[in-house]
Amino acid sequence: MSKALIIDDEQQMRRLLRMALESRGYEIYEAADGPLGLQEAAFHRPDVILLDLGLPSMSGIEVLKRLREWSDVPVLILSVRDQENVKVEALECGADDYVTKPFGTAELLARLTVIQRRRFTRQNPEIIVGKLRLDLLHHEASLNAEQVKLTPTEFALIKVLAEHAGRIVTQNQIIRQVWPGQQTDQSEGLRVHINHLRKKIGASGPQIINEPGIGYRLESEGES
Amino acid sequence: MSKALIIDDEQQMRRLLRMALESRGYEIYEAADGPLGLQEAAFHRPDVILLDLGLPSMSGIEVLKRLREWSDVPVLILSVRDQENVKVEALECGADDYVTKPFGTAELLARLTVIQRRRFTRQNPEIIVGKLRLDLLHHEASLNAEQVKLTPTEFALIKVLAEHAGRIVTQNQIIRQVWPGQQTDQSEGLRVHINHLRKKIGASGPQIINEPGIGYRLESEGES
DNA sequence: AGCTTTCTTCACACTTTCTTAACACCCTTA
DNA sequence: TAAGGGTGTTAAGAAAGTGTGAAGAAAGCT
Repeated sequence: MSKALIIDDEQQMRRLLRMALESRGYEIYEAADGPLGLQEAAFHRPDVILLDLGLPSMSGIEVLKRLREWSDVPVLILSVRDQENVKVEALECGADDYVTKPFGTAELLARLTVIQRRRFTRQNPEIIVGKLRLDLLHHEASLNAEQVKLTPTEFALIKVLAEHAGRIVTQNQIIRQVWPGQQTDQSEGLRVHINHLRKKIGASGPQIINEPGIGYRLESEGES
Repeated sequence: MSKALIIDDEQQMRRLLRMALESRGYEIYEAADGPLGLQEAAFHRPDVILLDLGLPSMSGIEVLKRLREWSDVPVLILSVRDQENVKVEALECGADDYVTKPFGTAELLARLTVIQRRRFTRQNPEIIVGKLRLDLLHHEASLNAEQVKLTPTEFALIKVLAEHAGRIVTQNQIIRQVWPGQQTDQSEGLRVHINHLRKKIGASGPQIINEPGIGYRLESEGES
């Protein structure tokens, strides 16, 4: 049985969520604010967290950041706002998905299933982008079935790019994932590691393309 | 059935509006001055408000400011010609659009539809305007499913316009959002970036329409 | 400790983007 | 017709961002 933690200050919303989730067999924990939510998360180790962005005392984003310092539990954001910026920020901070209030129960449950499965399939230990293959289990990379030796940082970096192959990943997203918990400006070093990766991958593998002022994109199979 | 509140001191104008809107199935409420208008708005909770700027006793701007302290209801401004400054002020105080007296019924109804159109809840942080699609998470723009390369400033600019698609955004609003924390006059550069965007979006996407003296409007789907 | 590997920092050349300026082109008004 | 405000367009210098090599610092290994 999956355990779900609901962090929302509105009791009405918590009750609604509880009923919807219990009918699916979830075991429910509740918290009415951010600090309590973190405490509950640490204690009960839920399999999924539903987090409201509009919390008192501590913003939902802040809760998410703190949580991500020690946990990879799937997080579904509950947002009332139509403000895209907040949603983007939440996703960049490691949220898995979000629903906008008001939402339908069916949709909510569907999204929960998706993000939990995504976490599960992430245990699938490899990512393949064209001729490049990343073995996440052994931290090994290979190009045309030939092994390429990558340092830990380089591997973390190419992993972020490969997970979003074909799409732009912003510098902030990269830095947050490769250097978690750092607040010093790491964009200097990022350039260097990109440089190293390009040399090691060379022309035969997927190219790392820079999008000036935004971030980088790993060319996926079939692009020119 | 949508409820509309008309705030105008001329009885003739109220009657004209009432007839035009009732033929579209609106339920109409009327108020002859500002204080009455606010009272009616609070009581009936209309879905849209038509507000005349030239009111006795309390200026339309004042009514709008008071209203915005507690309500996000869409407001369409009714103004006479040559009140450019007042129009700009109204838009920056939270009005959604305006029509200039005398106006055609068709135009009035079209604008009402636009400002009332509720942005359906999106589950991806993206904005879609006709054939143009903005992916806010990845900072990617696409036109007819084909990617368009935009610079950071261009992306920020089209984002502001797209968030208010079909409505007018004043130059000040644009500049404040695209160049936050700037106090130098950026309106020179704005024209240049608008120009670049028009070239990149071309004729196949939504047009960026200039409203002289006011600002810009991104043509939304269905407009000519 | 000594050695190797890896990471970070710095400097500088290079590319892309932004800003500024100049001028042409409306449209409106006198 | 001319004048003026606001806008569209283009080009060039300024600013910001990026690629690259190397050297010192930090971390890991024997």
